[in-house]
Amino acid sequence: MRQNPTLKKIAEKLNVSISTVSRALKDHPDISSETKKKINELAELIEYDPNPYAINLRTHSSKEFAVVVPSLSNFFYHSFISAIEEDARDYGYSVIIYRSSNDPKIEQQILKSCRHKRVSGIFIAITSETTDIAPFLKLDIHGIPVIFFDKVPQYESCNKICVGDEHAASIAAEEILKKGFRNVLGIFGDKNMSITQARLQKFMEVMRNGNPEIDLKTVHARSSEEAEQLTLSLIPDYLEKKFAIFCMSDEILAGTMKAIQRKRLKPPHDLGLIGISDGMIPSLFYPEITYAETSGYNLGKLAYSRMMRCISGSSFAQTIIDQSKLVMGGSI
Amino acid sequence: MRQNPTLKKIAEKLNVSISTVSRALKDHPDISSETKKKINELAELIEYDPNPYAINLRTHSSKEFAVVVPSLSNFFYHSFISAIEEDARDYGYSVIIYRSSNDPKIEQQILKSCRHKRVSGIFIAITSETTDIAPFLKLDIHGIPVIFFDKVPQYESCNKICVGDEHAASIAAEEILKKGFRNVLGIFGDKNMSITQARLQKFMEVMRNGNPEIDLKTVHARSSEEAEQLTLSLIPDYLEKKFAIFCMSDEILAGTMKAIQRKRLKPPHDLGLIGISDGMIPSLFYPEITYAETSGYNLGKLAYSRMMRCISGSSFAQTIIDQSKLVMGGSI
DNA sequence: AATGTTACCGCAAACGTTTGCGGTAATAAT
DNA sequence: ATTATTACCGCAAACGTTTGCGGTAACATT
Repeated sequence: MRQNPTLKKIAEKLNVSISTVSRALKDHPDISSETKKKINELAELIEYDPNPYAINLRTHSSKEFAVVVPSLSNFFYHSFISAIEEDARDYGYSVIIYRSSNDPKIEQQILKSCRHKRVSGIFIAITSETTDIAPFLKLDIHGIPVIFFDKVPQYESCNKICVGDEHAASIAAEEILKKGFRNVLGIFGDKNMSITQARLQKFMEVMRNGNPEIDLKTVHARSSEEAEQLTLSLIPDYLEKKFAIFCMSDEILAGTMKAIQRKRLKPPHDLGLIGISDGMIPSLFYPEITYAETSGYNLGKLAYSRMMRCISGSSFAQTIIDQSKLVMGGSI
Repeated sequence: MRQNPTLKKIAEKLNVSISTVSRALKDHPDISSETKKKINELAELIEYDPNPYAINLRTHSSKEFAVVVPSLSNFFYHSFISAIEEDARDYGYSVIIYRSSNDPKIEQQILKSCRHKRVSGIFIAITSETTDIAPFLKLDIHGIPVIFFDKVPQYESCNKICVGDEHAASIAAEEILKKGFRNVLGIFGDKNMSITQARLQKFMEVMRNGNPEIDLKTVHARSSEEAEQLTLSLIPDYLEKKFAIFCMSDEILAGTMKAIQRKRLKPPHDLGLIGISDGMIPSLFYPEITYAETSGYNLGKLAYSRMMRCISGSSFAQTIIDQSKLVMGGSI
């Protein structure tokens, strides 16, 4: 277990001062090109790498971003993180990923750790139980920008990047109308989630406006299993009127699909099916499920550029909405 | 953007020395309980939190583990990470997650970053193209233990924690035999992957020994789509003999299931289906798919205890295999 | 009264950087 | 020949901790 090379070691070997080595390594104009050459060569040779702890202690900049998500087993977050990482790499930042397990306590711990580590910025999808956003604002005071994404707080003046819930719900609804369904079941998530309210409200609005005579029923499920049960009990025995189901999320869709398979029904013939998704789950079935896309990747790109703006100082709180688009499967 | 509280600030306010504050905060016996009380109260009040960079600079210990995986959109890795995090939290370690995107270049960068940050240890599932393991051994020299899991190198003398590929393949094969299938299709992954070889070899061995007259066919697919195509073309038109399909992985299973849905076949009646999986994908279908479980969670627990052993110094390279168990769905 | 113990506490160096400032020698301008 | 300019380079402080060592006062022991 040998020691890591330091500026000091290089300085001693070359009979120059530590400051000279430090400056040479970052191409400071005060140092002659001759000296620079010597120093760089030796540094290369002994594989010198600056100690990030010392740098941070001195400069208070960590050059790393934190991404905090409730869960990792989620294609949406995964593609969000990919997008962030792509951009961060280009700017010389690294990104560390935290997982809150949807537990506000753990979330707080993570936040604390981010503060201690003086991360350069935080991207966070808050837990569904997060109510107190004071700690987040506090981070901003400490000079650490916070970008909320996907799951964002109600609070107005903070940076939020969200999927276009209303838009996604409306294009799904429009597709249902376009295909001429008269009997529609909408399955939504937990009533208390803001995402549910947004999607539900818009979905109903578009439906009602599009066709006042439609037979529309909406229900709420808090889990995949509940969605399965609801679907099972709410699919009419005789599908005389053209019947369609809208699933607000992947979780709901998974449950509903299980029920559909159980009843041995085949979209799009027996019934129409459409959801809102990032695309992973819909692609597992045949025919693939048609869905309004919520792209984690897009969101990531948007979030990153927002972050850069914050870091450069020229920022005011802003909410950005990513519009979604219809991805055609064969389920409706 | 106000400054963070430091030992110095506390010391000044209380007219004691920095060393006294430092010691008081860690309950050093040299400090009177009276002084300790004062200091702790003030520290609490102004929310003092030690600067991890300063600590690391001084002590060279980071109290954090790195977990490096090729991908995050993977239930298996997700549960592995959960297990590590659970244990790490108890021991006062935090864990940071890195994603190599299955790119050896990025993997190298991550390794480098881990070295710079002097992480306390690394858990890594290497990329499928990683050939040079010298950098890993070098980390060990630097005093950073490396535990390989899931995707591990061939090299003998390192710490490896793997799923029991042979065992999983054999219990799946036994289940097929037990249910009396005479016509079996085994779909495996890329021929070059060691995991494929292990599972294939054992699967065939058990099959042949169990029933020499069985009609067994094995194929290889490098993607989900390929698995779908293969399944489509290899399912007999007339399923007179009892027919079963074995899918080596989730990826394969996803493709195969699409083909099965496409052909409107229903397990377990039309054909038997069994896989090796962590359990996420199998639960999406009805009936749920029966599978030999490879538990990321178990692996994580094993890996962590191995890590602790390494850190305490009492370690020699060792390979640990986690045996799998059959999880009953209704597909066979 | 001199010495030994004990209980507290502070000094100062060290970890590896960065950076403002000042210094020296060589060269250019007066 | 003096002064200004330039090109290089080093000193030293600072970032926030930890920790060995030494010091002082109070008390207990001879």
